Amino acid sequence: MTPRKAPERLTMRSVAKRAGVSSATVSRVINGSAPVTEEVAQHVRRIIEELNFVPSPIATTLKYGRSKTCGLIVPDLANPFFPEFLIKLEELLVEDDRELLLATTQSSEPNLIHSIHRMLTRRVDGVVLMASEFDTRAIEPLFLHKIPIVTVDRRHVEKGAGDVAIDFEGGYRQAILHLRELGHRRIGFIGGMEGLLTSQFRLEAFRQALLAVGLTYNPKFVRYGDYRVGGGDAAMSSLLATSRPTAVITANDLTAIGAIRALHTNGVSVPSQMSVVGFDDIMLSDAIHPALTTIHVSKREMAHSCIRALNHTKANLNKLGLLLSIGTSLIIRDSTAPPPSESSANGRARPDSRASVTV
Amino acid sequence: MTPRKAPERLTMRSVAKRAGVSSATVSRVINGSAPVTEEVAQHVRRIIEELNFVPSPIATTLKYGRSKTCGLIVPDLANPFFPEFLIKLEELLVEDDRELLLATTQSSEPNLIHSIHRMLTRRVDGVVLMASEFDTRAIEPLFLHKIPIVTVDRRHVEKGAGDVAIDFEGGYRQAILHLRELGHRRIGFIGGMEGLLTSQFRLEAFRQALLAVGLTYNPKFVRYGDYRVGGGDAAMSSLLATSRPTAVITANDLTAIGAIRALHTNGVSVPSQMSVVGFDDIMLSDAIHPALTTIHVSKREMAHSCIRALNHTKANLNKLGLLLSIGTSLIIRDSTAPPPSESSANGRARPDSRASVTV
DNA sequence: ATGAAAGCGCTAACAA
DNA sequence: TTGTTAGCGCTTTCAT
Repeated sequence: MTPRKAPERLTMRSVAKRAGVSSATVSRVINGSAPVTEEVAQHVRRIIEELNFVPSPIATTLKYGRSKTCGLIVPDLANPFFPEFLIKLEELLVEDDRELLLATTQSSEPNLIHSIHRMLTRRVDGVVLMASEFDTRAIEPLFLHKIPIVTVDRRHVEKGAGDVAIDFEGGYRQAILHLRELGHRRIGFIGGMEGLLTSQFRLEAFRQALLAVGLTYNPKFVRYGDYRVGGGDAAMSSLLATSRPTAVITANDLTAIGAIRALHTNGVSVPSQMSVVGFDDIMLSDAIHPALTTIHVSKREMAHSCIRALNHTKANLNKLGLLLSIGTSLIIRDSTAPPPSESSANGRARPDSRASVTV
Repeated sequence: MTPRKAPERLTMRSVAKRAGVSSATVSRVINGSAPVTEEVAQHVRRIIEELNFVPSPIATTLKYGRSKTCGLIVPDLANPFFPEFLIKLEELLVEDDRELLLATTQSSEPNLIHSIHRMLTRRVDGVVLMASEFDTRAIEPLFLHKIPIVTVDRRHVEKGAGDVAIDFEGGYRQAILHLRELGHRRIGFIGGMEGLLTSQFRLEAFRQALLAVGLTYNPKFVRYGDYRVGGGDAAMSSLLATSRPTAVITANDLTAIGAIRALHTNGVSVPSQMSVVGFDDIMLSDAIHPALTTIHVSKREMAHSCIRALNHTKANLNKLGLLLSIGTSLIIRDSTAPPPSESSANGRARPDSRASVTV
């Protein structure tokens, strides 16, 4: 290495010198934090322009100890739901002149721990935690360092941590109502990863919704998936091999897409022989064939609620976090239809219902 | 606001004090930047543990002027290709103890300008620029501030900026070869957004590939899309309404998915009546029905090349950037098959049979 | 092997 | 209205 002098850096002081004022004045011009004679301000602005000066928030961050950055920890960016949410969160953040620090865990605990550490290191002033499942000890450091947290679908708040919970039951109820209307009685469910708490929530919500609507819950029609295409495919294959419902509701759209793939593979046509309902309403669900009937979750609203919960926590670090609920709405497309007429039985199916698809 | 004293901050100095050493020693223990008596080191480590101290790279960033952060500017996170690429880039970056700063432009110039500004502001030490199209003036500030740049598919390098270019022509040639082998002669193309340079590249690559394989290029079989589902759908509808090829190659998978949707809508079955080939090989292309034959692009390799080009530029700021090419490979799935036998069809099919859509 | 101290760029007291 | 200055947390000479 040639021991050259470090390159001249462009700072407020250089601007100040050039403009014949003090750096404080430059700062005031830039931030409007105190009155400056318009003439001087003009001049300073011209110099800034001329020099292409861009102030560094890093020094400010150092001064104030927090970074105007919000962390987001997601399990899996390959599920379009997360990018779609990320877009919205980023939009809101950038609007507010803050940044997003993204970390992906691939649902692995060591990755989560590492992600948390990155958040600490970068001094984020809040973390949105979507890692589906984790040992509470993993996020302990966040509490220790008093970083506001908002989890998603943990359904549990504490001091320093809020939660944003999607209304699964409401969503599933709408779906079930829709299916019942179409004539379905045997409604199956393909859930998330077995063993995950969040999968339990969804399954339980499904069960409650079923009961609420007056249908019976039959565990034979239930399978676990993995929130991805493969899991939906496998689960549906398993379902086809044994007890066959006439409609299946899934834990998310990817699962539904996988289920539909399995149906295609097995020559079962959708929706005429089997109806499928997704969850999330990712953009692609309108692009595939048949277009997916699914339960819509507003990513924008979620992002908004996350930020709200975070702000609340920041302002009330010693109070319980906010528990916010996100509503859902059923989007009826082409993957649901009346069940195949039980020709051999006392069929309840009505031929009229093709048209009833519209909201 | 109660005018309380700012909360005590946990710094190297606090650790040092607690350990009865100087902050320099703590720094040396943490970074191994200079020898420290093992005994002292042990002790300091214990204190760090005890206090849950996490060093702040912010101060270091301030000291050295660069942030160990790499910017990524993408046009549209809703296209799964970008998240899939992002995952890989982030992986590589984090491995190297660097961070990713993400910005989305939604293909709008003002957003690009703002994104660039964010990059400057955050003192990133490199930018991966995937914004499909832009006025060169928009990225001028990056050059002024000597930030290494790597563009994707700009096919142009300069001092301070490398480029990573996907081998469209190679990819299209493989696809065309495959289709020709199946018996196709009339091969259409649905490109990107009209007017974009990158769309021109793709179209030209397609034309060259066609010629190289000995087929004739017929502009009647060519349409523009928008790199999204909607554009593919519209373009295919337009194609169906006029001159109909027996196979269509697209600018990306989303376009292909849209095209297939249009085919479904119009009762043209895929692949028996029309073959469709995508580009990118996003994960979902294997999940839809029919599974998409597509041209695979390795996102990992792209990410790798981007970082390589960036490093090269950083080390040779006054030389021309690297121009790296990314290979492609054809993934044959179920959306391509021999063309319908010419005997019965000398022109267009009848858009009657609604039922023919299913498997 | 260790400590003292300067300085990275910025902002907010405080002084003038 | 403007300037001076201290200090945010860290690393790195330079002393010791």
